[in-house]
Amino acid sequence: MINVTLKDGSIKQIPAGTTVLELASSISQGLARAAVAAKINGEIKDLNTKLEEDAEVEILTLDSEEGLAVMRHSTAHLLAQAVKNLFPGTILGIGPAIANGFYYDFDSEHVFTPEDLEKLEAEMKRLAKEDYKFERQELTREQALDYFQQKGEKYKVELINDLPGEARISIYTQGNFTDLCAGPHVPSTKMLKAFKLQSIAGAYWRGSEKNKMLQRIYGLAFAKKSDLDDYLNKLEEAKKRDHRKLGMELDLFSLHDEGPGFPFFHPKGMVLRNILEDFWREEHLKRGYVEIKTPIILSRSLWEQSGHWDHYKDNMYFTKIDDQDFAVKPMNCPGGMIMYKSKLRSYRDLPIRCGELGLVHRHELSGVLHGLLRVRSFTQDDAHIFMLPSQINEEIIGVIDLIDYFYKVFGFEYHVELSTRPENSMGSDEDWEMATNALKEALETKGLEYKVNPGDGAFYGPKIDFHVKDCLDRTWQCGTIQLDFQMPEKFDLTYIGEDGEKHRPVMIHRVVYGSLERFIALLIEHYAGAFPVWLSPVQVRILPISDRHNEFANIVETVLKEEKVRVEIDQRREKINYKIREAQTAKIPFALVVGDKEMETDSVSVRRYGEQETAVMNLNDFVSLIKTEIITKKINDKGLVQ
RNA sequence: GCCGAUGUGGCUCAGGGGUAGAGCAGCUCACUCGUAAUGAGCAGGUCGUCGGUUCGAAUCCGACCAUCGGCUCCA
Repeated sequence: MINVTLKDGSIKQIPAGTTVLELASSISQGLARAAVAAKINGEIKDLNTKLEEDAEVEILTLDSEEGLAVMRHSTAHLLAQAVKNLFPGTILGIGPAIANGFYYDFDSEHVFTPEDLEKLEAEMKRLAKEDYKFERQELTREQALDYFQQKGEKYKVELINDLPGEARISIYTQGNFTDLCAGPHVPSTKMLKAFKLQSIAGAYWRGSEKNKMLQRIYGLAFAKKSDLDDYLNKLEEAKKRDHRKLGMELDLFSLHDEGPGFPFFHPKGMVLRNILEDFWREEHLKRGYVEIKTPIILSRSLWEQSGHWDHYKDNMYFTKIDDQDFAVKPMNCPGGMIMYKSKLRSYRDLPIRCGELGLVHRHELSGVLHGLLRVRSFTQDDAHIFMLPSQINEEIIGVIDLIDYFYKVFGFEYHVELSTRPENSMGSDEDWEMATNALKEALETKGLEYKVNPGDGAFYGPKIDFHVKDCLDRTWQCGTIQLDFQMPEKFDLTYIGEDGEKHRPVMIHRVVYGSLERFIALLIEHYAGAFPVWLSPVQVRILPISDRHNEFANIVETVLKEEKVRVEIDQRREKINYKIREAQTAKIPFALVVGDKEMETDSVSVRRYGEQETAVMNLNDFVSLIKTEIITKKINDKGLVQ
């Protein structure tokens, strides 16, 4: 007999050799039916795994993310089986579980079409009903190589060759289909019920553009049909808050063929932008920052000195002035270096926190452009902090706190990543290690959880990245803190120390919004276009009921304008219902209806965006209400759900 | 840049080898109206661009451009 510790802490005695499924049955039949896999001492295994010694066992069902992942992975195998049946000769890539579903990469002469997806889905449903068992088999390396070589599965052969020597090689078979796979899998295809093939995309084998591009089929898979439907609905809802759609509807910005990746900001978009800039200046001033502006075009020699010419050329735009080479800046730092060097600096001056709302241009590949989230010209809310080595920790923490403060004001949730030294970077390993450790230390001081992104740093230093989600849960890097020992060296930056000698300062590059464009896109999606009052391009729309109320409406407008409220009047000769509807679809936070009743009492009838009920209040009361919301930057949580 | 899809009036979309259609928006007129669409009329497109096939192309073919979904890359 062996002792099995269950999830709830209880210990069960069972005979050695009992399978996990039998264990589940002994607990309850319901659990046995719902079980998809099990976590044995932290490792996820098949249900028919035999328990030979004492262990901690957790039976996984589709109620857990881990159970879902197993099921999704099994669904990927089901797709591969369907593809093999319908398109014989297809060579298999890989097919993992991902958030909400799975994908599988295929190499096929046949180009998959959306119609094929329907056929494949039907075939998958047919196969699922066949109740094929997922059977695991372990092979030696030679057997595995033989098997897949014979079948012409060259990618699988490559994978096997790359497996470490001691790895156990396993294959899984369901019906007529066998795949190389570490597992685990659900017991049978009949557990695969709620899935849908979603899209076809190209994807490089092993994620390298040097390799062949395979055809990737994406699918969704959930525990039950209603979960799948819920998710599909969520996708539909998400489309409604897409910043590209809302940006046009709300007249914030536009994109045109004449300038791919170069957004046009409309008057209302500019209001939003300017508020973000005002807020930024205010908060930075409080924290001891100064602001500069450096040129957009600078000479080739500067970019050679900074290393951009060697490390960033592919992303830069060039021009000639009087036969000399110049480049349009892709980053603000070299300009900041020149500013620093424009006079002698003392240790007493440090840290210098030097901000710049700098417009940068980067040549991004055409296929990556995406609304305001990925553009070719954008404004970074940059700053370069020049400091003594002893100030590093404190300054990094200062920036972390600043970013956290900003994101909280907007109600953004974020996650943090630490990106380390990339290939093709400058500087010594010691410098990189020092810089990376400094960033880590600051993160740990703050107790922030972070994910490490190996090789994802800038060419001059490691960085802490702050990521925010868009409407489809794709994350976008916004804030970043980069520690740089290289630029000060390259530009021979110095300060005069206490000892009267020259010393090398250390530098931080950092942004809070990241880019105004990206941040605005994320704000639009976050609020679904219904901005909190302080950000709203139009805060109030006055709706006179008929012509005879226009005069009073004008008075209300004047009063609000005096208080710097952004207000407009809808004086068209339309019915009040119509005007209200339009104010709502324009997502204006306050619609003020004024008619006879209001005129007599110097009041306004206040209707908030997204609410049905109205409140008649004295004009002065409304002024103080809206002003409070503006000053406190109140977030209207109604805007977050639609 | 790579793979696939898409491109018809300001927007959403129908149509499809014989020189273009709807709804919304816009404009005009009437209605002066109490919390999500008043009615009538008018106007608006060389069907992404350039080539080719054809008696004839918006429709078929090709190239290019842009957009969308991915991949790679990034704020």
